[in-house]
Amino acid sequence: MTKHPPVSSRRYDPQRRDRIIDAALDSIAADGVAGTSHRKVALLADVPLGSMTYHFASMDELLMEAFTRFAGRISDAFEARLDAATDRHEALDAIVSLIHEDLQRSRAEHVVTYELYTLAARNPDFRSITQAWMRASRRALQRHFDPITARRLDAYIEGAALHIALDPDPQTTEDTRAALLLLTNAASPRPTPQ
Amino acid sequence: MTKHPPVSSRRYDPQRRDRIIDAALDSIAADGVAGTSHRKVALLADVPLGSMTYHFASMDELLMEAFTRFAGRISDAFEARLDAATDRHEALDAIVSLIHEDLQRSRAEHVVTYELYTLAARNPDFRSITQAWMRASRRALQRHFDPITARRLDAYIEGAALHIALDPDPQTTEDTRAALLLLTNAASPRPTPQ
Amino acid sequence: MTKHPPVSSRRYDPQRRDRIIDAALDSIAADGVAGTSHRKVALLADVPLGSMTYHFASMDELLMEAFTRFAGRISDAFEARLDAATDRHEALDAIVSLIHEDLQRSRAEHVVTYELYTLAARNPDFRSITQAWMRASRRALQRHFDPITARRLDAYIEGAALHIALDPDPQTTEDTRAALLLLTNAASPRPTPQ
Amino acid sequence: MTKHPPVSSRRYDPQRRDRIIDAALDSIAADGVAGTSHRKVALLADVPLGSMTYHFASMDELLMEAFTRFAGRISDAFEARLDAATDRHEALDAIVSLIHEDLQRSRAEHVVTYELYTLAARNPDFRSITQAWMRASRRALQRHFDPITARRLDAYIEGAALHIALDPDPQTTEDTRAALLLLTNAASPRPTPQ
DNA sequence: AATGAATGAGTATTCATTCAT
DNA sequence: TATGAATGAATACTCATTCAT
Repeated sequence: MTKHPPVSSRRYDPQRRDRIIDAALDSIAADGVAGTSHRKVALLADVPLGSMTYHFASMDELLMEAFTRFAGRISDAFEARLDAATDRHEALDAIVSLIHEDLQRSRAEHVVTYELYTLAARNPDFRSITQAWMRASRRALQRHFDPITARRLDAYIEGAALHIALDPDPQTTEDTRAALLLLTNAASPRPTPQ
Repeated sequence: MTKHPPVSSRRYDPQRRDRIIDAALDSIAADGVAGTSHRKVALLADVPLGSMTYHFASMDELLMEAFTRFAGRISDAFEARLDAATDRHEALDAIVSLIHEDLQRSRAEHVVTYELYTLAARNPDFRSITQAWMRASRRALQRHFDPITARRLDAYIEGAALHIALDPDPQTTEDTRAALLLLTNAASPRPTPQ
Repeated sequence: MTKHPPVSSRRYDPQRRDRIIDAALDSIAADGVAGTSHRKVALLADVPLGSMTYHFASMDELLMEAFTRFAGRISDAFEARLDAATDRHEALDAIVSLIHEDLQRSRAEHVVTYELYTLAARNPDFRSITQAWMRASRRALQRHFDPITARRLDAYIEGAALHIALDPDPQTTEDTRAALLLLTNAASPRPTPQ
Repeated sequence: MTKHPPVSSRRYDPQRRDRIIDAALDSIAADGVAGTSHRKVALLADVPLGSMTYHFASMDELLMEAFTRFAGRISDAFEARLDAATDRHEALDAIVSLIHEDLQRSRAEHVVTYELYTLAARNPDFRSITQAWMRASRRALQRHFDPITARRLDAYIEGAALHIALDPDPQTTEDTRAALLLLTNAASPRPTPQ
C-alpha cells in the first residue's frame, strides 16, 4: 500500500516525460528559468539526471514544452471562465476577477508568465507560444465582444494585471471594471444589444 | 602640475564604474541577464576582470544599478515627450508614437524591460525599480490627465506595447489612438482643464 | 511459403550487421574514433540503438570488425594493383600511383588509416590488424621483388604516403619513382627474374 | 624542507601552465587523446579542475600546446643528433640508431606521434605542427645530404620507424643501414665529397 | 586602490551499456 | 530475437567570487 516505487533501480515509468514537464514548471515558478537546471528538475521529478536529456534533447526543448503546457493551461482557464459568462455583464465580471485574482493566485503564475515573455522577446520559438496564447485570449473575448474591442480589452487586461502585480497600492476592482466598461462602450456607438 | 595618467597598465580611469554599468546593459540586451557574466561585461567595458567585484560587491548590485539607470532613461524620455505636449491632443499623439516606436526602437529596450519585469516579479529590490518607474510614468501622464485616467492609460500603454511587440500582425496606430481616446473621454465627461 | 517481411517495425534485416560495420567506418572517417558512438552509428545505419549492442558485444568489438574490413579492402586493392603488373616496371608504376593517389583518394582513407595506427600503437588486438595488413602488402610486393626489397619498399611507401598527405608542397611522382628505383636497383644488381 | 606547497588552499604557482602542458603529454602517452580529459590532466598536474580552463580556453588549445612542445622536443633531439655527426657515415649511424631507438625508447613517443598524426590528418591546426616538424627534420638532414636525398631519407625514416614499431619481427639495424645507403648513393652518381 | 590568478561548485550534455518488455 | 527506455558516470566548460600581490 505504499506509494513508493519498487526497490528495483530500473523503473518502468510511462508518465515520466509528463512528470518532468510539470517539475520543470514548478522549478521555473520557484527559481525562474535562470535557476532551473537539469539537476534541479530531475530531483523534483524524482528521475535520474541522465533521464532528462534522454527525454528532452536539450534544455530549450524542455522549456518549450513546459511553457507550451503552461500557456495552454492558463489560456484554457481564461476561455472556460469567459465561456461560462452568459452575457457581457458576466463577461466583464469574469475579466475583473481574472485580473485581480492574479494577485492572490500563487504569485507563481505571474512569475512564470514573465519568464515566458522574456524568452519570447528574444526567441521566435517561444514567441510562437505567446502568439498562440494571445490568439486564444482574443478568441475567447470575441464570444462577447467584436474583434476590435476584444483586442483592446486584451491589451488592457495584460497591462492592468502586470501593474497590479507590481504595484504596492494597486487599483480597486471597481477601477478595473470602469476602465473595461469604457473600452467596451466604444465598440459600438450605441450599447451593444445582448 | 596636472596628473598625467601613469604609463603603466593600471589606468587612471574615473569613468570606469560608469562604463561597466553601460556595458552590463549592453550585455543584458544582447544575451539576457542569464547570459551576462562578470567576464563578459569586463570584456565589453574593457576593464580587468578583477575590477568588476572591486567596483560592485556582487553581480546583483551591478544589475540593480544597471536596471535603475535603464528605467531612469526610458522614464525620462517618456516624461520629456509628454512634457513637450501642450494639450491632450498632442499628449495622445505622443503616447501613440511611444507605444508604436517600441516596435522599431531597438528591440533591445523591449528585451531589457522584460528582463527587469522578470526579476521584479521575484525580487522586491528590483520591484522597487519598476515601482519608481510606474510612479514616474503616471506622474508624467498626470500633466494632462487626472490620476484615475493616468492609471488607466498607463495600464493600457503597458499592455498594448507588449502585445504589439509580440504580435506578428499588430494593431494600427489608429486602433491605439481610438483605444486611448475611449479611456480618456470617460475619465471626465468633459475635457479636463489643465 | 515465402516468408514475407513482417509489417511491424521489427524488420527482417539480415544485412544489418554488415550495414552497421560500414556505418561505423563512415563515422570514423567523418568524426574519428573519438567522435564515433553507438548512437551516431545506429543513426547512420538506420538501425535502432538497442540493435547495436545486440549485434556487437561492445564498442571495441565493432571497431575491431570495422578496421579489419577497412584494412582488408585497402590491402586487397593494393594486391590487385600489383598483381595486374606484368613486370617490375609496371609494378613501380602501380606503386607510384598508389602512393600519390592517397592524396586524391578521399582523404577519408588516410584519416581512417591513422586512426587505426593510433589504436594499434596502444592495443595489441588492433596491432594484429596492422600486422596482417603489413604482411599482405609485403606478400604483394614479393610478386615482383625479393623479400628484403619488398620490406624496404613497404617502409618507403608508408612514409612517403604519409608525408605527401601532410605536406602542403609534396614531392612529385618523378621524385617518388626515383626513390623507389634506388631501393629496388640495389636489392639485386640485375632485375630479379619472376 | 618539504616539497609540498603550503597548506593554504590558494597557491602562488607561476609554473602551473607549464606543468599542465607536461601533464597533458603524460596523459596522452598513457591513455591517448581520447582518454585525456581535463580531470585527468588536472589530477596529474596537481591543480584544481577549474584551473584547467582558466589557463587554456579549450581542450583543443591545450592539445595544440602539448603537441607543439612534443614535436619541438623530438625534433630538437633529432637535429642535435645529426648535428653531432661529423660526416655522412656518422650521420647514417645516427639515423639508424634514431629509427631503432624508437623501439626501445618508451613506446610513449611512438604513441604520441601517431596521436598527433591522427589529429593532423583531420585538422589543419594540428597539421601545421607536423609540417613544422617535417621541415625541421629535413633541414637537419640537409646538413649532410642534398635536399632531394634529405626528403627521401625523411620518408624512409618515417615509414621504417612505424613498421618497426608495429612489426613483431622487425628489420635489423643492418637492413636499415643498407636501405639508407641505397637512398643516399643515388643522390650523386659519385660519392659526395664532404 | 587595483588586479591577475585561482578555485569549488555548478552547468548542459554525451555515452556505453543494461534490462524489462 | 529485438528494442526503447533507462541510467550512472563522465565530459568540456562557465562562473561568481576570493585573495595574494
